Amino acid sequence: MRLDASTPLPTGTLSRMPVVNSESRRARSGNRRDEAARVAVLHAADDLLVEHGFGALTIEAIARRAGVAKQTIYRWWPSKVEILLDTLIEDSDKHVPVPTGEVTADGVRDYLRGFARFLTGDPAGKVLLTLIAQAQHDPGTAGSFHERYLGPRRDQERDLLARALDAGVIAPRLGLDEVVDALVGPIVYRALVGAAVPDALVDALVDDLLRPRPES
Amino acid sequence: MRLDASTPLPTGTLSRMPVVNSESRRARSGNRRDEAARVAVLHAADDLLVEHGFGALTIEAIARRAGVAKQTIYRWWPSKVEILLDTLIEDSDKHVPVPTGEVTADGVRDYLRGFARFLTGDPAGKVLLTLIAQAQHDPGTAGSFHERYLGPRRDQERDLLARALDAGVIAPRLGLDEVVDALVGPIVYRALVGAAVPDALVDALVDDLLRPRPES
Amino acid sequence: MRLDASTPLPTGTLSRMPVVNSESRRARSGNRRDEAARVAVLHAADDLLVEHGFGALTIEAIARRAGVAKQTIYRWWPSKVEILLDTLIEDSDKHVPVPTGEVTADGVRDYLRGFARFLTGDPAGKVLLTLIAQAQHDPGTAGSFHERYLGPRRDQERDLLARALDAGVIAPRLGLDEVVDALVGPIVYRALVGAAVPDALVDALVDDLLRPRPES
Amino acid sequence: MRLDASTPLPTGTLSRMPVVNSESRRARSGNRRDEAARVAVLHAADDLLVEHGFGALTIEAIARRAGVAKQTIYRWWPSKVEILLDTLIEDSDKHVPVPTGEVTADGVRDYLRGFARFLTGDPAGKVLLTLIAQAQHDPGTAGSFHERYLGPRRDQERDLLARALDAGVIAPRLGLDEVVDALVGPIVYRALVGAAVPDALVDALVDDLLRPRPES
DNA sequence: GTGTAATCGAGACGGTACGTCGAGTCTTCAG
DNA sequence: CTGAAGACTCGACGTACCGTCTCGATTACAC
Repeated sequence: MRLDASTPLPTGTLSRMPVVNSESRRARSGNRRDEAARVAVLHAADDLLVEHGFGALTIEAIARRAGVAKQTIYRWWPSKVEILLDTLIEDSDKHVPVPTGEVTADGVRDYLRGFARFLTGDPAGKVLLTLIAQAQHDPGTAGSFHERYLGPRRDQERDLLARALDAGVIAPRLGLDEVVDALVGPIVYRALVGAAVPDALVDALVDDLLRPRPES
Repeated sequence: MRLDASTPLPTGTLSRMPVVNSESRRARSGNRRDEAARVAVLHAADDLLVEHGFGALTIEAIARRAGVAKQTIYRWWPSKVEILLDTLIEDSDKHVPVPTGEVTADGVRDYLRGFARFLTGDPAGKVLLTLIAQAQHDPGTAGSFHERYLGPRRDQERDLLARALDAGVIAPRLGLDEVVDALVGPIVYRALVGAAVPDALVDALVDDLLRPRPES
Repeated sequence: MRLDASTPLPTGTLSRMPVVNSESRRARSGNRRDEAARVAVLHAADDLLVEHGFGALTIEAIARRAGVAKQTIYRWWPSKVEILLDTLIEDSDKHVPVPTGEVTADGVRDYLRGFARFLTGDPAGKVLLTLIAQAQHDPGTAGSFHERYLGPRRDQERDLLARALDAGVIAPRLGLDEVVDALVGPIVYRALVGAAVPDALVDALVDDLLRPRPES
Repeated sequence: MRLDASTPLPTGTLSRMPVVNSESRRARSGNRRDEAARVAVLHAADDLLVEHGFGALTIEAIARRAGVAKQTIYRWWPSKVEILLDTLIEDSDKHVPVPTGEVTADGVRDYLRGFARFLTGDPAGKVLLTLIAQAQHDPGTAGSFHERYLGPRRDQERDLLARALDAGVIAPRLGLDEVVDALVGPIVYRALVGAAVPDALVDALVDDLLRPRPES
């Protein structure tokens, strides 16, 4: 859930930085975007959400905690939701990457176990739940959440299952999209209602939905 | 989603009204709770949510729309979430009651189809999604939402499946709780991300998770 | 420059108070205007202007100092200028009332002396200078300043001179309006440029402009 | 009120320009002060003041309108008031110079008539009124306004009257300073309160205050 | 009957956060 | 060394709701 100042700028397109004087970090502000401010905002938002909940996640509180002016936030992010999206994208890619390349039955199962742990144990998982929630309240949030996170990730997950199917390591009786929902849905749902998602549950789902039947 | 003034008062304990003056609505205020005000508040909350989203659902807007003083709302409901809970409980019991008594395989399937339609098509379903969302933001909401809605309903659903199992009309390979999540989870999840939940999807889930295997 | 809580409400028309429980002052707020808040705002504005100048006279600072919410100020005053106008009107009527009734040559002279002292010595005089200044910057200010203060006062001054003329105690060679400007103008002008306005100067003006010529 | 690029630089000390490239205005910027930028700023300030009032006279608006960077303004002027002072000094010397040399009674009267017209009719007169106003709000403004404009001009006016007195063309009964205030004060005062200053009023003041009495 | 008590609409109050604007400082880059 | 560009911190703007309060009117029940 931590972001360091050396990660590239995820917001907007002007992502390249003039390498940022390796030492120093004393050349603050000027004509280019201040990377330190950007990271401070992401951290502050994260921390506030985890420590005090979404209700305490106001632009003013973020600015206060990040030691940054409100205007700096408004300049780069259209809403606090986009701040959370920025952190979520970095964190989920880092903590639960969708496996690429060769895939086994265990690979699928382990990914889902990891995803369940991310959702219920990792502070960054709380960001995902929060965004799902906020998407219910605000169509704008729903839009960019789908476009920037949910769509791409679902594509990767679908692709993972497609490769597993091709490799013959799974044998679902439902279509690919249905299988994605049948696996991810229960995990997310339990996380949303505050229930645990033990490995055994994930394993049972995987077993029931993906395992080739021994018959014939 | 409509509540009429003849429904009993779900909040507080003094629920019965003295028959409400047949001819009028001109004898305002007095010593007893004003049923018309109660209903007006529930309607106003509903309407605002459906028409303008959760962001527009403020106590002041509800009071304005209901033609009621803010204090009247604060007197009877601890938060706007409780208002939504009141409407949700009435509506979901009315629109998608969990079947009781004798249960068949089709009965289970039809209930889930109805629940999916409620979530994605009925305005009252939006209230449920909204409450799931708000429960992520606020522990208080989470508490009463579980206590007053989610817990009881899950118990009923679990009971439904237990009776179906006893009757031998379903043959799940997962435990009862897992089956509830495996069925309800995908439906809720798709509704949350704005996707449709066609009957075919519900049927496929039911078929894959509950149907006795023909093997041997 | 001090206003006590027993003065009537000058803003708006709803001026009558239910006598305000003589003792107590513990019945704060309700559904009538809070007199204590009104007075606190006037005092705070006054004090800030005198102590730190017009630049420090922000709505937020007034609210802070008065221990009042910003909204309370915006509810009752359209701008901070109107707050100053309220204090000015009360103070100038109290500190330099235009004499009424019988008038003598000395009466005119003393009024002008008092007015000069008010402008240059009294903190409330600074309010007047500030309003003249702000009227240059903002047409709205100019409007209400003329309507609520300058017009009425000029009428009174003109009337004073008219009565003096009728009584034969002055003999100006200019018209009444010209005389008002010729007397008041220099006083205000010197106050504006930060110069003193000694009695001798006032006397000289009065003598030169109003005294009957000894010549036959 | 217009300043052309050939006028000398009044601000700072490096006033001479390297003749300003005869053929162009295409060799922008370099290591000498850019005269075009200076003039553009003065014009922009003037125009904004006249067109939209003092409230619209912000550094950012001036920079925007002048097509100049904020820093360029901050580099050369300590405040926006000094920009106005620069334009005022040039304009008032050009539009209402205090007469020098031989002086007649008519010369004094005509000067005051011109001054009155400048204050009430000329856009540049608005700059003077604005500065008088702003001097009430800010001691810094008051300081440089007196030093750079008010003091010198009053000296010239006093000197004018002194020469007229020596020449025997006026016969005031008040001291020189009092006469200056008695003449200028009413004019400025009426301009400040938005009243007209007709020639007849000026003439009456001159007549009453300066004309030798026919007595005996 | 006549208090007494609880209701209701209305709306003022002290607060907090909103999203915007301008101030004045600083840094980069091009001439 | 200049000027244009523009990011930065800071603080005020005027608005919207929050949750609490006090009012005056209304109505039912207990005495």
